Amino acid sequence: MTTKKATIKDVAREAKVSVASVSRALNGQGGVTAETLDRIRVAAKRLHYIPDNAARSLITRRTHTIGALLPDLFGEFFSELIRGIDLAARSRGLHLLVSSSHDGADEAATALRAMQGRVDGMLILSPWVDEAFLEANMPGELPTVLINSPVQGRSVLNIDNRGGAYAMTEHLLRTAGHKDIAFIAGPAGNFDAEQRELGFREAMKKFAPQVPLNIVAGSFTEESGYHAGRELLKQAHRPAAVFAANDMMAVGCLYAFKEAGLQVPGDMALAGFDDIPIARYLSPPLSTVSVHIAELGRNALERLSAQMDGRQPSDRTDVLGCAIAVRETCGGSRDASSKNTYQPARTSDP
Amino acid sequence: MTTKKATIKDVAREAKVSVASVSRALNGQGGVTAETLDRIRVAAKRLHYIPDNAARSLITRRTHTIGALLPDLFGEFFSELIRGIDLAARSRGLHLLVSSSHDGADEAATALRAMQGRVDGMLILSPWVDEAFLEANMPGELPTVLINSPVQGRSVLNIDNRGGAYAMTEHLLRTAGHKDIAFIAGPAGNFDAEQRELGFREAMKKFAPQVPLNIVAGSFTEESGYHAGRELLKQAHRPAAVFAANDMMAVGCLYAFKEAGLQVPGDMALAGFDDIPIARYLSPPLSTVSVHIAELGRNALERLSAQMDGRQPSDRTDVLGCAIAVRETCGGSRDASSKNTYQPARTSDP
DNA sequence: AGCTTTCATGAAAACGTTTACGTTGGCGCC
DNA sequence: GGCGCCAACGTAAACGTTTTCATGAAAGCT
Repeated sequence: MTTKKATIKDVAREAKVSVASVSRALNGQGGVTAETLDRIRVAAKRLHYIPDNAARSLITRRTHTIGALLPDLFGEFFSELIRGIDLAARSRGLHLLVSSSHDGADEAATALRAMQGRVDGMLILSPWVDEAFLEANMPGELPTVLINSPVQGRSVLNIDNRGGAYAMTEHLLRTAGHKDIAFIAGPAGNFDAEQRELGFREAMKKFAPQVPLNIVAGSFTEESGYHAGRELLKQAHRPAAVFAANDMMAVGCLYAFKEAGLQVPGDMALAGFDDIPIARYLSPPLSTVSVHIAELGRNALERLSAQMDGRQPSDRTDVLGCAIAVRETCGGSRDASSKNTYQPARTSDP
Repeated sequence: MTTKKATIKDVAREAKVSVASVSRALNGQGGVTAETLDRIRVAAKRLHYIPDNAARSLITRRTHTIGALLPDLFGEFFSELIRGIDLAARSRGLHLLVSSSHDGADEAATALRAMQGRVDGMLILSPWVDEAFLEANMPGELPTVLINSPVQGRSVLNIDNRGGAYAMTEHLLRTAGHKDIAFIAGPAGNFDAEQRELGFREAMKKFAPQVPLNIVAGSFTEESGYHAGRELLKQAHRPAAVFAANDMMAVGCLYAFKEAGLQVPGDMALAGFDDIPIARYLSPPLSTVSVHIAELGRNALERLSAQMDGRQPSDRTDVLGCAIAVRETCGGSRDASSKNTYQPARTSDP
């Protein structure tokens, strides 16, 4: 076995050609006889030659790697997103450098900085990233795609939170036939939360303008959902349905209702947002708004790739649609329009 | 803004020193006056200097990056694992290059190959990786840690599948007081599945030697669990409890029991393995064996790091303990032992 | 004062590639 | 036979660092 790693020089010597020819041959740029190409290939194989990426990147100014900056995400969302990104990246011969689980702007900034020079492009999904942050922590103009961000004038890919919330609210009102609907909001300042609330408000204004808005605070946690649920139960005039800004709050809310002896959806309907895998296993199964996360990841990477090749401007905003998954908690008739296309969870143990 | 990236030469010129001094100063190796160090720092900041990693790696032979090779994992497992790895990596100043979602030995091999030269070490969790695979696809002796692998003679970190299954079986028999327990096995050839079955068999032999073994086939999917459940219901002598080799099968099994109008755990007790997040939200909440996945990731990275620094041999096998999470489906008395505490790893040197 | 030792600094050689630019030599064409 | 052309190949200069070694100056010791 070779103790030292073989370099291009070794291959050249072995094949009795110059290093330039080896480079040309192995990169398939032509300019070499079929015969010498063969000799070089054989030599390379014999020496177990693997080109040094550092040296190559140094001269080429390309790393063939893209970076992903992600916050501390909930399980399924994270893995699906990475899955989508990774698959798309691999099909383009790109590598994926991930830095996740950031909890705060400082951590995100350090992570972003540390990636400089290691990647050809960045995928950023982070609640702490805004224009100022980008300006401060991204000197060169590295191609970048922001996921789910309110930032303007950059390449951004968003989930249609507003549209999804609107659709679910409409469904609760018109299809399921509930008169008044309460909304459990997400944390203030959170982009998703705001967009979802906006969608709810718009749908209410449109389809139930006479009903006073009933919005209680929440923070996207199961516990806050539980408390919101109890609060709603104390109201003089109980709503007929509750729409939580995310599934975890819906879960907490469901507990509160069960605890109070209410039937769901008989006494009170319920809906969430996200379609986390737990949703379909609750009893009764939770109606929710479903986002195609892997698709989001794939899409984001493709945008980035296009931008890197100059095939796309770096200031476009796109929105990725989501579908409502009608299960049991929202009550009403489970008609054929139920777009519940969720597939059974893939299983895999290590 | 500088349109071109600033190099170390620019900084040297700006600070009126040599490149060598800049390198020394910025890497904190001493050998520079406090005064010149300051001048260099100022110059570097003004020029927005960021050292080129490619150049640095080229001369240093270090990338400060570790690679993670993962199969197409189930949501929570994947994200928790990455989380543990990433956190530990970051605290050590290491980057994380991930390649996931492989579906087959070929894909894994290509991915592994592509990482050569980009990383200082590898973390591998893959059902297709065995000694031969490693031999064929990992030329140089890159520090490597295998997660949950039957491979011997390398650095391996395993989950204590056998011990966990043993403990759960013992709990079902002795604490919950069930007489005969059926087991739903995982797919043949799967390392985890085999170890779990082994644990079950050992515990049965030890604590219920007179009871004939009742093992039905499954494939780790929810559907296979459902079918196994129905099969068990058809048996002339129904078992008092069912232990599924993973949670997804337990979920399917639970459906089958509910469908047949059985009370769980009243008419039939049930337990799973993995403690996926869904488990606690089922009704009734599923008793299961809990693995500390993030811990596994952290541990694996620390091992790798130790190996890279030569602080640890590259042929040790460790086992990471798991705890049983007693919830409601397993019946019996919910005693004080239902806490979910982490048990320190047992180590064993082959 | 004369000696050695320490210490900050600079010059230059690596590291392993790619690639612009020469240098061959064979070939066709007048 | 001289001319130019083209394809195959080699030479050498990049790329941006780190690191070894040499240099000189200051400081410590007798």
